[in-house]
Amino acid sequence: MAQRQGGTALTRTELDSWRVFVETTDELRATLAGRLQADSGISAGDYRVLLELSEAPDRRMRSSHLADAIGWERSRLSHHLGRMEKRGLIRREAAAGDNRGAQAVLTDEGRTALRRSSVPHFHAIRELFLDALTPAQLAAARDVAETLRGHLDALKADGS
Amino acid sequence: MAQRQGGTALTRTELDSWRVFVETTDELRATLAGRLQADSGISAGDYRVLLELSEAPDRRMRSSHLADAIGWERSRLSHHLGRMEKRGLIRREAAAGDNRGAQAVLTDEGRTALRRSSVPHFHAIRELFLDALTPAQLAAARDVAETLRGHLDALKADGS
DNA sequence: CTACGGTAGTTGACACGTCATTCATCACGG
DNA sequence: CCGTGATGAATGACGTGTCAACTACCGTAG
Repeated sequence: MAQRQGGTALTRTELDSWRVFVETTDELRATLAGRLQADSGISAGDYRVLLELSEAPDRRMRSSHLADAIGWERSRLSHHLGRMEKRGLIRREAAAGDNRGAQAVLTDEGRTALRRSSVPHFHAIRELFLDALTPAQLAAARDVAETLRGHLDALKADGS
Repeated sequence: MAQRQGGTALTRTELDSWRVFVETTDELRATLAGRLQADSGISAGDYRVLLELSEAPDRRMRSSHLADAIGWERSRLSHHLGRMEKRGLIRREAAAGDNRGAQAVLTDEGRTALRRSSVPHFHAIRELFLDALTPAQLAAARDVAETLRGHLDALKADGS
């Protein structure tokens, strides 16, 4: 258990802001994932992988490259690809030139699943997220997210 | 697979805003959970349950009431309480007056774990979230979250 | 060629979440 | 009192995520 030193205590407002932010974004994520699953029978992770592969040249990608692209650990991706392969959404092929490598290849079935899921998924994004916010709020949400991403990336770069 | 009807297609800006928002908030959530686990050996779920119980009268709560309070399905809570009980963080007792009921009771060990985790957890919230944002951004984030929560709650109320 | 550190990927163990099912108990009409 | 439907909670199956270990291969120094 690593130890970290604390600074100033959190104010009530800070704590409340944090709580509503994290709980609501989490609920939004879970709701969207549930919709995707119910509408199209694929998980949020499946969707992420299918989308990335569908945009890759020749609809295939080196496993570690794919992991980087979607920000997953290799192990997580490996487990997920295993499950997706079992369902026929992707298949694995050896990488040319490097016998360690594996490629994930989008199958026709995978393409179909992605295409089938897109419209309901976009609709859910609109209904659950976009429709809720004014244009100003949407811009603010984006600004907050981009700021947070920069902050997290900077911390991660420092920490390693 | 339920069918939903789509409306207007998403613009590039809408899609980008959505993506950075959901991916960043998800990463924030995962990072915070990892910190909590590394710093204090408890998960985000553990923390949520411990916190709620610690604030309850007599540090005990009816299982279904606890589930409502933290917005979890009863099944999820049941599984989680099982794991927490195995580790001695809580124990279960029969509810007085309703023999179907179960109460979750915070153990001394659970109180200790919660107290031990609070300072590093608050510190992580400050470091990963509060420090990243200007006061205006923090207010905007809260406003967005509260708006989204209201929207999600309204949809959920409609849908049932 | 061999040794060796680094890289790519997989695997196993375990915690977590969801869904469907099951079980005991409660409330209430008869 | 009995039957019946609703409620509180637990459970099993399965997909998901993380961590640590492991295998296989690469490149290079000697």
